Amino acid sequence: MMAGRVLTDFEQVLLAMICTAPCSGYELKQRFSTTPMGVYKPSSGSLYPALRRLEQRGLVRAQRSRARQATARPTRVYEPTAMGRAAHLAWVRAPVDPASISPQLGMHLLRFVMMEPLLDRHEILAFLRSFEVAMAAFVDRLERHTASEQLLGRHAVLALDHGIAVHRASLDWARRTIAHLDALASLPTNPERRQRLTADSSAPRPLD
Amino acid sequence: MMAGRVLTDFEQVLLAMICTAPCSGYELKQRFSTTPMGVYKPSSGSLYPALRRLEQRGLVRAQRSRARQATARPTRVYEPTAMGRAAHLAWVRAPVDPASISPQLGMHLLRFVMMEPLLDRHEILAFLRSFEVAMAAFVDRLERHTASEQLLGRHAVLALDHGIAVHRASLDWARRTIAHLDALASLPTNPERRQRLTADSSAPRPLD
DNA sequence: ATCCGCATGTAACCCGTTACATGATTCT
DNA sequence: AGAATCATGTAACGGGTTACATGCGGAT
Repeated sequence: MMAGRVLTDFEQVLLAMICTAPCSGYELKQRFSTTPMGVYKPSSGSLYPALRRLEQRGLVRAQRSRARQATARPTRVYEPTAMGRAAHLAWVRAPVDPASISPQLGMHLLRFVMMEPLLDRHEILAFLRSFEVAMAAFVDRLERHTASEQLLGRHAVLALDHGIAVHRASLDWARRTIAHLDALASLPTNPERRQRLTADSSAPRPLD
Repeated sequence: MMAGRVLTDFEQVLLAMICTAPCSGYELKQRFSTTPMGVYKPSSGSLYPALRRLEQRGLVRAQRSRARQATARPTRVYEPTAMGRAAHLAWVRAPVDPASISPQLGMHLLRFVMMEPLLDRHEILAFLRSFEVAMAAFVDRLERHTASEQLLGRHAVLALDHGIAVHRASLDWARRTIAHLDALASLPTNPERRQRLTADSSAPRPLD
């Protein structure tokens, strides 16, 4: 088992969210809609089939339970299996593939968020360094491209400048963040002030 | 006519490239592969059907001609129809929809490149200003989100910082570019040093 | 003769979107 | 009864990916 094709980005994200906290399809939808970047709202037609695929692969398990609101039909609350957790951990642990740094930037950031409770300081720093290396190489390639005497129109050069500026900002972020996490670790262990996440069902908005 | 569904991003890009210079499917592939961002290489299975769709809609017209290398089967060289040029112009002219600024950033940059030979200074500046406004609003939303007391983990905050840094860089670029184009225009008309693009099929120039 | 490189095309498969359907319960 | 909200699901359709097929000429 687990021999099938690689998981989709979307499936991997769903698995990640389920690993963070067991939840139903409807809850997942709500979380997507309240996300800061909040641009992506999966449709029912993609969400529920994707959950079923994860279930069929044995990565998650569904338990029928009463709906939260006690006013709806029973929900299917998904939780990860051992295999699911393993797949999630492997996903989170993978270093940044240089070829994917730009097109998969969002996924890498999401992995960074998801790895917080799973990996230790050294692994997190290793991830950030692989991110830094890949991004530095990418920026370098872009800069080399402007330097090389290509026949580019004025706007093409400006667009290239945009790419350089944006990816440079990302690279700077990586370096700052590495330094930041290093600094945190070298501090005398001050009392853990990490805010706890409480079950928040205060203002769910209607979906679909 | 032209009453069908909206064109795909991919179809729109193909149309744009054909409007810039008539070419065959194979040439399009090569241009994609030599693009600086060069991350996206369309497969035959997506490219040729897309070209046929454009043809069926009457946006492009194909002419059979001998292959460049004189060693291959005849190529279908596509050129835009009047309707195709109109659709392309409308695509290029559209202001930036604020809702699309982040997810469609690449498309907006591509439009910026493509509009160079088609629009005058005022229209280009208007586009850049709509870009600036949309991006400023987006950055503002992200910053407001960090400010608002959300229950976010440390990594989530850092990832949000990444988004802010990257989109700020994009915003700065827009402002710099507006100033730059303004400066160019206010200069006493110095001899046009714009490099002429000669019909050169040996070294197809990359886009974006 | 065949194999390689140019150039277009096709078929199976998978996934996302859109739009609709269905259950279950409370409110008016 | 009907509307509204929560919650899951399904069907039609379109497009992308992968992998393979086809045509055509020149080189080994």
